Amino acid sequence: MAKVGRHREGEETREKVLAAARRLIAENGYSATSMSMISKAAGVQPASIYWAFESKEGLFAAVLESAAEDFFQANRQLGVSRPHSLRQYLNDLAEAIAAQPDFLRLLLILSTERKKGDPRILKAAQRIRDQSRASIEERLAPFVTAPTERERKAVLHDLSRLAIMLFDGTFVSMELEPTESSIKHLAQLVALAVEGAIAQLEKEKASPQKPAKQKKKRNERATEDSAV
Amino acid sequence: MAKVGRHREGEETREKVLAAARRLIAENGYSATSMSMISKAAGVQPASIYWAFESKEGLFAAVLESAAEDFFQANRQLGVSRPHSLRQYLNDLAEAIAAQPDFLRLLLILSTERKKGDPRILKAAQRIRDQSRASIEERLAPFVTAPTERERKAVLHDLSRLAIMLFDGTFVSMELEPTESSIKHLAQLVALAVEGAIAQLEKEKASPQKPAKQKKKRNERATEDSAV
Amino acid sequence: MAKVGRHREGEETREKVLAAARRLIAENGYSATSMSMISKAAGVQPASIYWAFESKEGLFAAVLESAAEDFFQANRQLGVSRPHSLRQYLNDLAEAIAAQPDFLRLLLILSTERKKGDPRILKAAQRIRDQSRASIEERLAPFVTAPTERERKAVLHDLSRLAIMLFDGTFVSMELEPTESSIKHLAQLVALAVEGAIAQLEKEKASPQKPAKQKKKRNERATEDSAV
Amino acid sequence: MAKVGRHREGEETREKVLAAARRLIAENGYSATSMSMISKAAGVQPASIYWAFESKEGLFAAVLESAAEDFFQANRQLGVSRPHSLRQYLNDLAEAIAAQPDFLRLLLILSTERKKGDPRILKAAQRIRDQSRASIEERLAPFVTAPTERERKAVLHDLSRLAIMLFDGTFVSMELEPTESSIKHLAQLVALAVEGAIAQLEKEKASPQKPAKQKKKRNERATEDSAV
DNA sequence: AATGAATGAGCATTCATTCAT
DNA sequence: CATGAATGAATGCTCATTCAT
Repeated sequence: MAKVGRHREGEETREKVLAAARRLIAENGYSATSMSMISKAAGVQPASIYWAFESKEGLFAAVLESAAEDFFQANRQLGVSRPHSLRQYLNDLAEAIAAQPDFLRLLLILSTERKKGDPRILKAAQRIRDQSRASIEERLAPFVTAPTERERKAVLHDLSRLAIMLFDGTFVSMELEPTESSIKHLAQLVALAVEGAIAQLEKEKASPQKPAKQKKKRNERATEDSAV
Repeated sequence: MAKVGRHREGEETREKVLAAARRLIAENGYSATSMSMISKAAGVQPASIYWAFESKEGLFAAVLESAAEDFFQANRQLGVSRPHSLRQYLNDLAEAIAAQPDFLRLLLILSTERKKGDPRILKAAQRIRDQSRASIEERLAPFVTAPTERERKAVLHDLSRLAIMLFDGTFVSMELEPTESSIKHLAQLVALAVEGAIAQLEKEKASPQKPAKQKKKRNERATEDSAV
Repeated sequence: MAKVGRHREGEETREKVLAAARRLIAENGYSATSMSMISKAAGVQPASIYWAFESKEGLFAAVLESAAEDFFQANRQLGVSRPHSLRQYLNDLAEAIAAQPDFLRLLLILSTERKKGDPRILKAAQRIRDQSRASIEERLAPFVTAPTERERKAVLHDLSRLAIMLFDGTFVSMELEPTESSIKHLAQLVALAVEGAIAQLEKEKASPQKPAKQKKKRNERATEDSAV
Repeated sequence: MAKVGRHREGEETREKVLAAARRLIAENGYSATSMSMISKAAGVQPASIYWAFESKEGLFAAVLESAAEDFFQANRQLGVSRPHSLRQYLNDLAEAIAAQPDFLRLLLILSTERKKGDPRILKAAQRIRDQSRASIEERLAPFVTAPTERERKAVLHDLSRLAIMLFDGTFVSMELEPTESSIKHLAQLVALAVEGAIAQLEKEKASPQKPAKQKKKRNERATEDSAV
């Protein structure tokens, strides 16, 4: 079913453009990357880009999608072959991010530059982030225990959120201080924090303080149950 | 010594432009904010902006500086009046960030859009970040103990870095999922992680595992001493 | 093989722009001629000019080239049909310059305004000037005799240079004192000078004075051999 | 009567600005030299320049005048101390031009860029040129003989014009091919041509050909009498 | 006389996009 | 599907000049 002729050409164009656009946008941001830059870098004429992607925004959406796909691809392979510890998993994840930073960078770009853009893109980005969290949650599950299922879920939710925050923070650190930060070191810090948080939760559950506060605001979810 | 006449006018212009530029750039990013947008929003003519700031990049630098100043102002007042716990401090800091998000947002914009820009701005941004870390380190100091001064410093260095990463991550979370995240909740997670990390470090120091690894790579700083 | 449709349009645009630019630049100089003036005069939008010529400097280069082409075209037809005297030739050349003054004017503009511009343009201008001199040399050849070929070449080189200088001077005169100067008259002066110079050279060769000086500086070319 | 205080300052400003403007305009042309460039180079603020010179055009006029003054100063000293031959005089003049090229350059700039400018400037420039020619005529006088005074005048007029043309041409040559041209060599060519022209005129007067043509157009001055 | 600040028009150039072939 | 050309609005910035102090 391999495409031939014109169809095949169209596919090639798409891929060349996607690759060039991803690289350029990840490097310079969305607004600072012009269609003509992409056109030149990809060796494809502007009009053809429009034929393939409709608009600059459409191209950006496609770039985001393709970067997410690659990221998940890399993510899915983590620990598939060998079973491993929590620390090992977090370490691998950090390295996966460092090896494939475009996706996170593009998300950051989306949030800083395209807040008001096509809501479909923003929706898609959120969906992707949710997916990430779900996958992390799944991996974290074996390491968490709680009396009730509801509590366990709340704890897991918080922990996955914490992990995401840590990875985001790691990434920002590396962006802003690229010389000073080694992924390995930062990954160790992440592991330390997550393990510490788990231990802390266990401890607090053993001897719950301030039970009064637990009843307060019901709409501030999760951590009310777990963190304090 | 209050300025009058033309001098006074100049100061006013600077302030109007700085305010408008900060708001617009924080909202739309650097490239997507045109000088004419700023000019209109500030009610100041383009040429006057150039008189006051030399270039768009110069204006951005000034905006960054002014946002940093405001941020540090807010930061300095934290816990001045009342002594407080680590948890309290981290909580306050989180709220300070949430109340004055422009500074972090601008740093993020700097890293995504202006990587190749005027190196002086990048240097300035780093200086500001270093300053932030130093201030956090200072606050964290009372809660950390270690046998030698050298170790103590390494631990503090790592912890401050961890805290920064967590705040960066918090901020990114709020940017990307503004509806789902409450600062209070995220601040609790941060506190949990930092406290957990401290506890973890104490525990590991009490019964050090894997002493073999400790001797390994000497050039991967700090955490070799403390985190593992 | 005539172009049609869009291709044909492109060619038309180029020509309209070239004509307008040549006229305006020759009249007002390079810097004083704005792209928008050219755009309006040519009835072509600014962006289209950039499509066709890349930059203002590129447009200037094209203008220069086209003016040179026209000049050489006119030059080539001189004396093709009828054989003629030296005086006749110089006269015709002067009239060709007067009839097609843009080329010299543009060269002058190049030298006064664009000294630091794109070196390729300067190179091209020199090439054109060399070509002019070569062509004049060729025409002058029949009127010059000398004992050795080397001497003959030196004399011809000097004479062509002299002629060029005279024509440049003629042109400047006409630019600065347009009312006072008739081409015919100035052309007569040019012919007088060139013929006089030739006669002078013959005479000096017949009875060379100051032979001592002839041996002196070897690196001051040509005239050492011929003029003195 | 030396000026003091504010007056003295004003004079200094004028001079600094004149020097900077002359250098910059001679180098880049009129339009390409902005008031702010001049202001920076002179270390004088724009507003002060306007106080001293009224407008950019006014400044240009002043620059032209001052350059002319310097040129005539240099010119006046030629051959004052020692009497000398025609060849010597022409040589000295060429060197004076080469040593003080700003004036000619500015005239050229005037003619290419400011054709439509303030007519007073153009008038002034012509006056200066006439003055130059008169001075050259004066120097050439001893070398020219003619039966009637009227003829002598006509011949002198033509010769001075020829000399000016040659010097203009020399100058253009040096501007366009600065590497290839030595002043000395070009000056030799000029002398050769002028001497040749004189000789030619003598010869023709001795045996006048084509007396028919002499009666023709009365309004094409001078050379009708002398050159043919 | 000089200064800091402003002004408004204009600059060369690029933008995202569209069109006819 | 791709191409060369066009489009019109916008870009960052500079211009000559003026103003109040």
